[in-house]
Amino acid sequence: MVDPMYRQIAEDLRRQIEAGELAPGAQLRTELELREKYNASRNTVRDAVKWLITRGMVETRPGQGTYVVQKISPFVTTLTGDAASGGNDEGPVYASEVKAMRRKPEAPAPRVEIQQADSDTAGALQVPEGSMVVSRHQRRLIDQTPWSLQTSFYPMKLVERGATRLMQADDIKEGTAAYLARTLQIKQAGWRDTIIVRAPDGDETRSFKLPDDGRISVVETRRTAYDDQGLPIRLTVSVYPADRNQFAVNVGDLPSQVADPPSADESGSSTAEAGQDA
Amino acid sequence: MVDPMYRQIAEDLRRQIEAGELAPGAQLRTELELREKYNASRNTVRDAVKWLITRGMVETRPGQGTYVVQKISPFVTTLTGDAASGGNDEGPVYASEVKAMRRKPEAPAPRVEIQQADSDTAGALQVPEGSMVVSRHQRRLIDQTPWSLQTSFYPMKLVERGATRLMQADDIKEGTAAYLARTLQIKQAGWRDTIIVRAPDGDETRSFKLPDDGRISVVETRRTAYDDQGLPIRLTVSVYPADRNQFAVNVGDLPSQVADPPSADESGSSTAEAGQDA
DNA sequence: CCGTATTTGTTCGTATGTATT
DNA sequence: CAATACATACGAACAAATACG
Repeated sequence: MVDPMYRQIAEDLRRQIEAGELAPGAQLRTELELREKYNASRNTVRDAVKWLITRGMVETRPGQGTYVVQKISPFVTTLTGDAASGGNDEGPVYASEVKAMRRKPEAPAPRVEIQQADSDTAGALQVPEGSMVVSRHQRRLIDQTPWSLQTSFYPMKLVERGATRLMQADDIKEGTAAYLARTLQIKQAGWRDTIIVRAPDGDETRSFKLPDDGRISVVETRRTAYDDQGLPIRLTVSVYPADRNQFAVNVGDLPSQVADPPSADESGSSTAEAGQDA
Repeated sequence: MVDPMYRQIAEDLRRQIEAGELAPGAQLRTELELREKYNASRNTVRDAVKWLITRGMVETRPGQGTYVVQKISPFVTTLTGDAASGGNDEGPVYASEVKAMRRKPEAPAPRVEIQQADSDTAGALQVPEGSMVVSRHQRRLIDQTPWSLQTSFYPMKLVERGATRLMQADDIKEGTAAYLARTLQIKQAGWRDTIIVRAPDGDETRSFKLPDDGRISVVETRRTAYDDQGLPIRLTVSVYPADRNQFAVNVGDLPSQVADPPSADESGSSTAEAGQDA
């Protein structure tokens, strides 16, 4: 009938946190103190804390204590760019916009590989499954914090036709879309993004330093870009940890002063175009 | 040095699930059997199962057993519509597209309220904080399953200027954007969506019948729509459970045959325009 | 650098409650 | 009603991480 005790304890702590009696960053009472206060066993208190952890409200630090979590200032990625006008390639835009917000972007040199297309990649690029594709994998950091993992796949055919820089393991400063336009006269006409939310895999948990209990999910965007013939040029898969990212989509005519959306927390946020190529 | 035992057990079960040795829907061995197999205590086995639950890989049913989760066939919401051409209003499109996919959409009559704008709403609608706004709240179901919760806010000024139907608690079949265009000659020129992923609140957990341990997050989109003067017409806040929804964004010219994205599971998926007004 | 106290992490055992079949 | 299986709660012990003198 009544809630189990560990839930009652958890709800009481939750109330204190949401009422601000326990500020972000504040330390909760130790398990032994809570045990006395609620007249429960240590394991029951720990179940209550676990419940709060799952909801992302507190975190425990071995040897130190339990603390109310500090919200991370979110970063906003705009998924719609201007496909008609010149720069369809967001790489450079990304870097400058982030810098404008006084946040330091970093993008280590990409890891370039030649591999066989799996069925998803082959389907998106409209090439036979198992045919060769160039993959360019890149980590993006903001203020030394890993912000996204990105892998772009290009059909090998583009390299054969002369876009040899795709295979070099360094940044293409002008952006790959501009490079393809200059080299092969391939014009990127548009793209389609699909967005899903899922649990992080082991790699992502490590890269993003996520708590390894998987409670923070990741957002995966899959962008298939097409040329003016309607043929796919590239597939870019980006993975973002959900706790430090927001996304924006602009459609139609908007007033220019529409800048940042109200952010979920009190601290400031930043905007940038999506760095959707690697 | 080594992983704790509960993690080792969890990883072993995880491997079996990902290798397909334990198919979706299959029952795991009972806690007592696992206890014998891994030579651990029941509590340790339960810790391992808990770890898998947090990751959404298994679910427990009291009195029955532990089962590998069945993936839900995802529903795709397209966030970009055609802002220039006629139907900027997705309500009707939503219904017809869902039906075309042989999935039964339902949208009970909206709950209409007059309330004071909080700071977020006021900021988006560019009205003074505390001024009156009309809120239209709607639940959307697909195949009897709650799929999204939606609340649209309109400045009271629109009602004063003659859009009285906004305050009636019934569906506006033509869609509110078309209604506003017809009645007040207000043309919706575009919108901006911001997308965030967060933990569900109590209401959402109940409505979507989510497991109350909060491991499944929700996607919240906030759509601010503007008229051709650049003035905000409405703010629509939609909340989707992340386990049964995907999103799509189309930019520029795309080949028409670009239909469904490859879905995360083996079952079919469906597409529809966003039902972003209520 | 070392040792000690504090605090959380892991693992066991046991008993009882609740839901399902 | 009984058997089964998971849920909650207690107590205890030792390990590991951290802070501090």
